[in-house]
Amino acid sequence: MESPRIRRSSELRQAEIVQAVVALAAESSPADITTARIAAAMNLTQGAVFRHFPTKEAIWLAVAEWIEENLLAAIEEASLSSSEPLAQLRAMFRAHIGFAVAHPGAPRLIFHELQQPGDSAVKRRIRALLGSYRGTLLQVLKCTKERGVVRRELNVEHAATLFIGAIQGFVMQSMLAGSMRGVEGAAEGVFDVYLAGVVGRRE
Amino acid sequence: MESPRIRRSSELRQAEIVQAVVALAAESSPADITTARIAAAMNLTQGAVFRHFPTKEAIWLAVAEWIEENLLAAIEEASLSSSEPLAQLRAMFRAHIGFAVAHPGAPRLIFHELQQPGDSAVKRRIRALLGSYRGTLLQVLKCTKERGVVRRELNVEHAATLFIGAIQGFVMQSMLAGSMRGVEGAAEGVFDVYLAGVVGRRE
DNA sequence: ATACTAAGCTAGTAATTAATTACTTACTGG
DNA sequence: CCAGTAAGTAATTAATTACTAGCTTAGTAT
Repeated sequence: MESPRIRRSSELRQAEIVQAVVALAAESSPADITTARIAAAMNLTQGAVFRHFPTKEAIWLAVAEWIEENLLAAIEEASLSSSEPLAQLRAMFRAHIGFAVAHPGAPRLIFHELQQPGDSAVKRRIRALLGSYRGTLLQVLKCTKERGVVRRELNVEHAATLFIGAIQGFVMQSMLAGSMRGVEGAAEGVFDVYLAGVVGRRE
Repeated sequence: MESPRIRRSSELRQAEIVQAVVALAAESSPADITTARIAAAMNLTQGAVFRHFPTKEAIWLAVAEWIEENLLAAIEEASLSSSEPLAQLRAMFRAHIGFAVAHPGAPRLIFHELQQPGDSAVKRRIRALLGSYRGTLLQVLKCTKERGVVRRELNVEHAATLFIGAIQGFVMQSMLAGSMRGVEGAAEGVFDVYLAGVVGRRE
């Protein structure tokens, strides 16, 4: 009945720890993810966690990097899926919602870190991630204006804020409902309302 | 130099505690608002806090009730400010942003509670508050459809989600910027983008 | 005045948490 | 084969936390 006490390389364990944190965040507040809970989720003792990360802060940083890499990659890929900017926007929206559904802990971790006061390394990383995200978004939005597929007077900054807010709204809904179930379906409908505001004319 | 050690009624202290929590949440994560910090903010000892609330949970509940009363009252008032539903919508948006600017801790507290797993009394209260909010919103949105001031095919549920998301987006922005400064200005612009999506035609 | 009550203080408690220590054990290269 | 290293354990530590007990004191009604 005893687990055979597997030994793994630090590199592997680091990745496992990051995954464990993301998984734990899906079901509980990041604030009460303790090193003991992380260890338990990996079938390890609490002390062993510190063989692979010097501090808990270092764990959060690694998690932030993981989110950055994976979310931005998904968004980037989506933005390249078409040459038509409105299709790009929809693909990015879908990709982001998809990521949040696959990893419900991710948006919580981001929010939790931003809430922290001061200027930790983790917070700076999150800020960079969101800045990069917004940059991509603005690029696509500007492209829609240049091509004249949206109304001329559209403020792309505000349009970007509303885009991100729309996704934030889903995260909120899912926390209300207790799960991400059904969210993906509604996403298309909400995006349609958003798009109507951006395009600004009836077809 | 010593403070004259004021004595106040429990009723007053309860209100003070709630205000202290809301104020503290404006600058730090609700997760690390301790009873000691609350007491310090009131010029009281930590133990004295428990003369006025039996548990910390009771404090959170009182805070939730305070938010419920004040936010809903502001929204309600805004929704009655006009007979024109689109003007009502804008007033509600303004009122909500105004509330968030005046009490930046409030949205954090709501989010923090929703993140908690399980079904505490506080969480149920927050859910009720958001349900009521959404109810008012849907009522106004339906009214716009009946009067034909928005496009016929608009899905009011999705429009409500996007409305709430737009505000969520601002909370996010303000946490990124570190303050609510400048948010109120951008709010009008974002609402315009939103409104274009709801109305669905150029005037 | 005196006695009662409500609010405050000091000084604890038990539980929890990140981090450390001393020791053990599984791999791995020469 | 065996010596060194990397990964694991178990137990402990210092700090923090919600909460409590026992005593003090301000305000008030009789």
